[in-house]
Parts: sequence; C-alpha cells; structure tokens
Amino acid sequence: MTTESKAATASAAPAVSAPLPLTERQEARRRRILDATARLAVRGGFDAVQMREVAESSSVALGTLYRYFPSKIHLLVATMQDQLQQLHGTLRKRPPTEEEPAARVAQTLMRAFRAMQREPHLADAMVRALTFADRSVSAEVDTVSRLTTAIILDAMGLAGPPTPAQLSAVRVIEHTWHSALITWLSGRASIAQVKIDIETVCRLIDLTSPSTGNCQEV
Amino acid sequence: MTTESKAATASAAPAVSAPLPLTERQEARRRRILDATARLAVRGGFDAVQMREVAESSSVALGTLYRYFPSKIHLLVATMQDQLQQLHGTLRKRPPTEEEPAARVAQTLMRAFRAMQREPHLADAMVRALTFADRSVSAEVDTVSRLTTAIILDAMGLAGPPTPAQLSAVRVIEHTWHSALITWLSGRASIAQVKIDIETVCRLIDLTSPSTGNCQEV
DNA sequence: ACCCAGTCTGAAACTTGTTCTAGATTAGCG
DNA sequence: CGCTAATCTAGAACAAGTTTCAGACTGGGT
Repeated sequence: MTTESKAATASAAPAVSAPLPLTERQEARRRRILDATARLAVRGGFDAVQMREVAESSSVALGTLYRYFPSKIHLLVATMQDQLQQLHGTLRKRPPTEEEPAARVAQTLMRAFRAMQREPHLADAMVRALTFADRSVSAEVDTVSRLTTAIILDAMGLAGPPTPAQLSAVRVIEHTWHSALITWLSGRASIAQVKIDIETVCRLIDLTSPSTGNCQEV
Repeated sequence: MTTESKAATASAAPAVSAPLPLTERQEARRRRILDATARLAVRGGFDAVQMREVAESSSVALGTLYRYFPSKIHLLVATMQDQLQQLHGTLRKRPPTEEEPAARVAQTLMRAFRAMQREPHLADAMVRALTFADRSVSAEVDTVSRLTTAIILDAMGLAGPPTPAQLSAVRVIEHTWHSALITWLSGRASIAQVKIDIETVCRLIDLTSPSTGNCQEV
C-alpha cells in the first residue's frame, strides 16, 4: 500500500522529540507492539512482558521488535511515555479543583495514583523499567521525566513561568512520586502512606510561593 | 573445625534481625560471598556482578550461593545492608557539625553521596538492586530502609523521640535520596543537581521543627 | 520492468540468572 | 566410632533477554 522506506534505522522510538518519518505500516507496527506490551503488562507486570511474546502477540519478528525498541527496558519506558501522554490529555480536560498550588499538585498526583491502582501490574512494569534503566535509556527516561514535570507544572496553575525554587520543588516532588510508587508496588507502603508522602512533599510548594508564607530562614 | 549444623535453611540472610546460628565456616562463606560481590560490583556495577563469578570468586558452589542468597537482588541488597552498616559506624564517630537539623541531615547525606562517588559502580549495583527488588525481597529492603531512617534521625540530633510530622519528612527525604541517586547514576543529573535536590527536600525538616518558623497555613 | 538499499521474517545461537540432581562432606548424637 | 540429616560441590539443564544471519519482501529510482 504505502511507502516502506529507510526510516527508523537507528532509534525508531522518540515519537515525540524526533518522530523520524515512519511509514504508515511502520507506525502501525509500533502501535501494535506498544498495545501488546501494555496488554501483557496489565496481566502480569514486568515479568509477564516477555520479548518473544510481545513479538508474537504483535505479529512482528523478534528481530523487528528489537529494531524498534533496542531492549525490554526501552520498550517499557516507551510504553510509559505512551500512557503518560494519555493521562496528560485526560488531566488537561479535567484540571484539579483545589485552590492552592500545593493542593492542586497533590490532587493531581493522587488521581494519577488512582489510575495506577486500577492497573497495578502495568504500573509495576513501567515503574520498574523506569528506575532500572541505565545510561543507554537516559534520553527516553528524560522524555518521561519532562512529561511528568509538565503535568505537575500544569497542575500548579501558575500565572507566569516557574521560578528556580519552584522547579527545584517540582524535582523533589517527582523524586518522591517515583520512590513512593516503588515502595507501594513492592508492598512496603500502603496506599494511605503514599498519600501522606505526597501531601508531605507538596508542602514544599508553599515554601516557594512568593505571596504565601515563605519563611525559611536560611 | 567447628560445627556445620542445620541452620541457615530457609533464609541465611537477615544477619541483623535474626542471625540464625551460623557456624564459623558458614559465617566465613557468607563474608567471602559479600566481599566478592562488593569487589565485582566496584569493578563494573550491576552487570559485572554475575552469579557464576561471585560463586567462583568466593570459592563456593553456585547452588550454595543460591542457598545463602536466593537471588542476585537479595545478594546485592544484603551487600547494601553491609555497606550501610559500615557507613553508619563511620558517621557515628564523626557526627555532622552543623547546628540546624535540616543542615545536619543535608550534610550527612552529602557525605554518604561522596562515599558513593568514590565507588560509583558499587553504588550503581546496590541502588539498582534496591529499587528493582520486588515483593520477595521486601523484608530485606525494609531492613535497609530502617537503617537509612536511623542514619537520618541520628543526623537530626533530636532531643526526644521524633514526631509523626518529622517521620513523614524523613520518609520523603529518603524517597528523594534514592531517586536522586538513580538520576545521578543513570547520568541524568549532575552532582550539583543532586546536592540541590537534597538541600531542597531537607527544608521540609524546618517545617516540622516546633520551635523554628513553622508557618504553614493549611 | 529491473535493480538496489533498506526492512522484515524465521530460526538458531549465545548469555546470564535460576533450578535441579547425584554424589561427596560435615556435623550433631548415641 | 558409626549413623543420619543437613550441607556443599560439580555440573547439567532450563528460561528469558539479546544477537546474528540468510533469505524473502518492499518501494523508490532508472
């Protein structure tokens, strides 16, 4: 039908930053792969996503799967990107209702958390991949990180651009978010505990708000 | 020479909480294994710690290695426990010099961070194992977590027992510590950035100090 | 219509974590 | 000392991620 050209040679992944011209069939393959991955992950988490199964399940040869995603970690991080994008869309449509930035961020993260609770195995696969990723995946992980940052900044509902202090706070919130998820996924923290941790770290935002009580004495 | 008894059947690991009566030779084997693991990790990080190599390098059969540590993750988490214990000892001898609790904690974590910078590969192996660990390792990971908490509380130099708010802050600090380490290890954050993140999150401690400026308005 | 470069497929091979087995050792005990 | 259960060893076997390769397929350029 269409053009099956030379694209997608080095890294077929980025899709956002540099959507190398993929033909329709290639785009379709990529999507089949990501969908199959999510499907398998929903069933049994990280371990259930087996490269041979993903390949078979998306009607693609194993070698092709590896051409699109150079490792299982790459594949799962790309899946996370995919899911985050959907989440970001959803959140844009229904922004947080709270007034204060800190509360808005906490509310948003709790929504995201609830989404993960709905598919804990999928969350497991994605989060484990994200934190296990080594340097060879840093570009992709960075994309995910930027997406997360964007979601949090969105939630804050700032008027102007964020201050450096605010960006620092957001970084720490992200750290806490990832790590808290991990403790929950590995059964070492309850849902309630994660909620508390999120609310605790969100107080950092208050410290950076120029209008409200910024009373550090450093 | 000594007694090689039936101990160490189920989990030969705990060593702290329930040091199942190991014979001297068993204790020696365990130590050889942990030392060999650290040696290999120092050279090449997570990937360089290969179970066959660890076994050979510590003069133990592969099956025996697996009897002592049921998986590579268990082994590396135990190694982390081991290293943390040493660190805790060192820190007790030279407590932080700062006055304010927040600064003391930041100083202590930066010391720990400097220790990791000295052996980044070892840090990589341990931290990756820690965050990749699944439920089957939660007991051991929990031990590590409690050790970390103890180190931070020590650093705060509190008079009485910590308040719930302080414990929450410590949890978030731990989250940030782990996650920041990961971003550094995977080359996505500079040393300076990690320092900033640590200092940022340590401000949470100020929020919990009953004497100093606790001015949240929530 | 033909050719070339780049893709995709199917299958085998290789690596490393993990499990299993049979036999040698060791240790607690009468 | 000799018995028995637990432990240790050596090595094969298995599982899943990753690599490799020969051959079929695709599509644009001539």
